[in-house]
Amino acid sequence: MPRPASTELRRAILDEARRVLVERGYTGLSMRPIAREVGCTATSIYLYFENKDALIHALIDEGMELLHERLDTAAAGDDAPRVRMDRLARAYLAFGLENPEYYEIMFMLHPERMERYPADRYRKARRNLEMFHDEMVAALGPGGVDGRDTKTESTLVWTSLHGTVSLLIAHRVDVSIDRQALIDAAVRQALRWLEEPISAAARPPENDAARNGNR
Amino acid sequence: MPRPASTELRRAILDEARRVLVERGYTGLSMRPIAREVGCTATSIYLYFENKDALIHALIDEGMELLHERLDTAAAGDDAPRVRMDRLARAYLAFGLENPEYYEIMFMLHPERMERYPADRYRKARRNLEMFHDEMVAALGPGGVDGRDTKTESTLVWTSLHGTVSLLIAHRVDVSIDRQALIDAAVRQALRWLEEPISAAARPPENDAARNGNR
DNA sequence: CTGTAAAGTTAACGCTGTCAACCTGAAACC
DNA sequence: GGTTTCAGGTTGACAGCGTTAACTTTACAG
Repeated sequence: MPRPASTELRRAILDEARRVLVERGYTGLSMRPIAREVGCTATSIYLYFENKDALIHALIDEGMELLHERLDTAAAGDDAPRVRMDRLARAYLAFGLENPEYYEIMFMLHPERMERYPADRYRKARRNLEMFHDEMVAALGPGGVDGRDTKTESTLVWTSLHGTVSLLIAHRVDVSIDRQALIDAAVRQALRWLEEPISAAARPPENDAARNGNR
Repeated sequence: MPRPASTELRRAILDEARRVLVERGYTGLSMRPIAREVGCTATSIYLYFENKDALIHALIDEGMELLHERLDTAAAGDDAPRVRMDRLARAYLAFGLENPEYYEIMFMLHPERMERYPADRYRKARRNLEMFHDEMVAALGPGGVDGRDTKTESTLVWTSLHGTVSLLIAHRVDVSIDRQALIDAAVRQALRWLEEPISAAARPPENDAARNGNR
């Protein structure tokens, strides 16, 4: 029985893991069935991945790479910055909705599980967020960023898009809501920051109870 | 050895489950330790809850109830609708950030797990979202809702707030971002819909590639 | 032909959610 | 008073989980 080169098996494990992830979701991802399908024992997986988390981290990396490519091509071209920002937002939403299983492990996994996600890997993740920031700065143009906290604002663009994606994925959005209308609205909301800066908006909290939503 | 009345044990299981959830998170929630602490066997839990999911669903109900109380008191009072909307948004954010474990099982749990969440229980969850809608309609005033899709807009307010909460909880937001600044910005974004309706904003997609973020 | 290091396996540990079968104590009925 | 009934609770087991230590097989270098 010929053995596949080590990298081949690693590759096969990763592919099968992704397939299972798509089919059975995160909780259905188990070492033994993966091994069975790939043609090795469960313990062999530990030769290539430190543990189940590491295997998932590898998939997260793949997902981040995929997302990056997608955002990259979406932001390409010399259209007006506003158009590019529109495309960027739509690309992000589309990625999440088309790859829910990737999106889930990338951004929706339980906090305590993700704390183990190695720090150096965050770079890949951060790169994707920086695209929103860069695009925003470009759209605002020179001088347009004066007195604005573009980092916070671009982060908010991201968190808002994430909220829409994640709740749609989790089927938590009422079915009576038109999906495309929500997506369009989310994109439009993302573009609003280009018009009105953060500091100009109303801010009426009059006491501490209001600020913290009391209890 | 005196036995507790059936409801007492049920209550004790629920309390201990909540305690474990806070302390060890979702993945650390296990039947046997709960039973040990409560003073019964693991299988006894199945007398009161169909399975682990049902136990969690009961906790979700508790969380929804808590959130509702909080939103209710936040929206109370005869302040200007805009102020109340501000408080509502802040109350939602505060609830999530102060009760990450509840928030996690309420809104961040894996989709495939949550599909089993009984349909009739969604009412409690939906009630909380309706508060945003009602408050928005009240803030817009009579005639202000003309030509607006307030359901979609209020849903977007919610998804945006959720995005901010969930990513903060999951520690996915860059540490260099000021937490309070992000929260303030999120609230302000939620209030913007009261000023500019959904249809008035820019909408520049010129082809299908832009609309779908191409691939 | 031998030595060695890498690649992979076997067997096991302690854990998990869950189920069928059994027990136990108290109330209900004749 | 004795018997039946039944909810409430336990025992023991099953199949599966992630993971580890110890062992075996394979491939290649000298």
